[in-house]
Amino acid sequence: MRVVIAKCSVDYDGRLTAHLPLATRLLMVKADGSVLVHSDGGSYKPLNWMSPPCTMAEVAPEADEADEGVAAVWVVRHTKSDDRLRVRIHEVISDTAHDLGVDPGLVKDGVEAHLQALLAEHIHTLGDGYALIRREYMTAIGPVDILCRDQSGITVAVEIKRRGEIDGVEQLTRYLDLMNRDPLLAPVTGIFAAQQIKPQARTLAEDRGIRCVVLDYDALKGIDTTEHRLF
Amino acid sequence: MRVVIAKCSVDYDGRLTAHLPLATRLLMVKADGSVLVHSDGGSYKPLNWMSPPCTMAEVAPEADEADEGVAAVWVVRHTKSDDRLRVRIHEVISDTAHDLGVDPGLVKDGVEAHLQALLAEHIHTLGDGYALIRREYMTAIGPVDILCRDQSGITVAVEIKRRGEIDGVEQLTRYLDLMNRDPLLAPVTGIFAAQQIKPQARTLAEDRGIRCVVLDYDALKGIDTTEHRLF
DNA sequence: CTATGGATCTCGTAG
DNA sequence: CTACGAGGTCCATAG
Repeated sequence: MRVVIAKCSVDYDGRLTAHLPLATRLLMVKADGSVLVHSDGGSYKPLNWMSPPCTMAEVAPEADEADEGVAAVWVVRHTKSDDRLRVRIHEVISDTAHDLGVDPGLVKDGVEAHLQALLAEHIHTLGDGYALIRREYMTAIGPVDILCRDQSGITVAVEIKRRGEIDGVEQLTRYLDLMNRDPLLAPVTGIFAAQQIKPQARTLAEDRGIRCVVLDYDALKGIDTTEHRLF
Repeated sequence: MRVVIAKCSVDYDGRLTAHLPLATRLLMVKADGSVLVHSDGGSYKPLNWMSPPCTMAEVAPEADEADEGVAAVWVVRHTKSDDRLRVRIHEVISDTAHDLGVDPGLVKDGVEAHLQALLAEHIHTLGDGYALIRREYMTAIGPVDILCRDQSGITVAVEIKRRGEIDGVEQLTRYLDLMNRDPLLAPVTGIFAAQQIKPQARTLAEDRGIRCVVLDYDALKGIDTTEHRLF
């Protein structure tokens, strides 16, 4: 990976046309030829970039560019589309390169989908006698995470979040309103299940008759591990 | 901006839990405290990151971390949520900082919205006698870019793209199907307008009776400039 | 291979 | 401020 700190202007032409006026920025050239132009703020999104597969060539500036003080020009072209990036470098402040090797990559864990799968598999976590009807139960306004029955046979809609906040309660409320208008389903009660439940969300949920359940992710995973060990 | 090349492992805990095994990576610390962890490939998205507003603190490793060869630990915490990032640095290969100043920011040009405004202003580009009804004409399935009438008074729905591809034709087709079911609007014809129209898109459009118009962005802008000069 | 939906989405704009 | 839609979306998975 090559990292250059330089005073530069950048022009992109592809899906849209965009221009970055002259300023000092960080330019990152990755092993696959992709280029990122970062400023000293904002989010993780670069000001401008070229995604792989693409090729990067350092060329001499045109006459008019040289007149304006351009020392070097990077021409980056996408291999498939005709997107192109032109980086006009006026002054190089730093230019270094390092061999990083191939990255082993990110390991994700504990996403909502995983929580949902674990809870569906161990639905008794919600209480004795609970029985799964199905995951991702479709309604007109979207899928309910889990639909199940409690010990008395009442239908229960479960909304799962890693972090239980107000918008999750609102979402579940909309599902419950809709489902309770369906005579084939009604009455339907709700459970708001999350690893953490914010006090405001808990208050709102309980005020609406929605039960709150705090999920212990490690415990759910532990049950899983134990069961797998039995085989 | 601080740029560090280091052998490190990273753990994120927030909306999800994620882990990056030990490897050499680029760490970028921006002026607002935000941190980006980049590998030497992939897209512009970092492997892991913390968005502003957040704070970054360099602390001594725990005893068990020190035993595993951790030289320093970065603790990055989001100011509003309790998202946190822990970067365990085993070996620093490079550590530099540069003052980039405030970036003047990206200037976008030629986006679909601008094309739409220009074409609406110069609707006669589509042919003599064309008259604008309105931009962003709302339908149940979304807004039609431009609705106008041709010289014979027939309603025309115009879909605008910078690059005309098949999905744009499909989009316009859906609008036309819907609008032609409305007796107050029908009959409605379609125009697919773009700076470039891919052969497949043109074939599909014309097969469906949709007229294709290639827009000359610079010419439309030129008309604009000329008119402004008149005042 | 393409199609589809989620995202630690980000980013703008309208209300 | 929040809500909503678009993105040079990116990204994984399913088919």
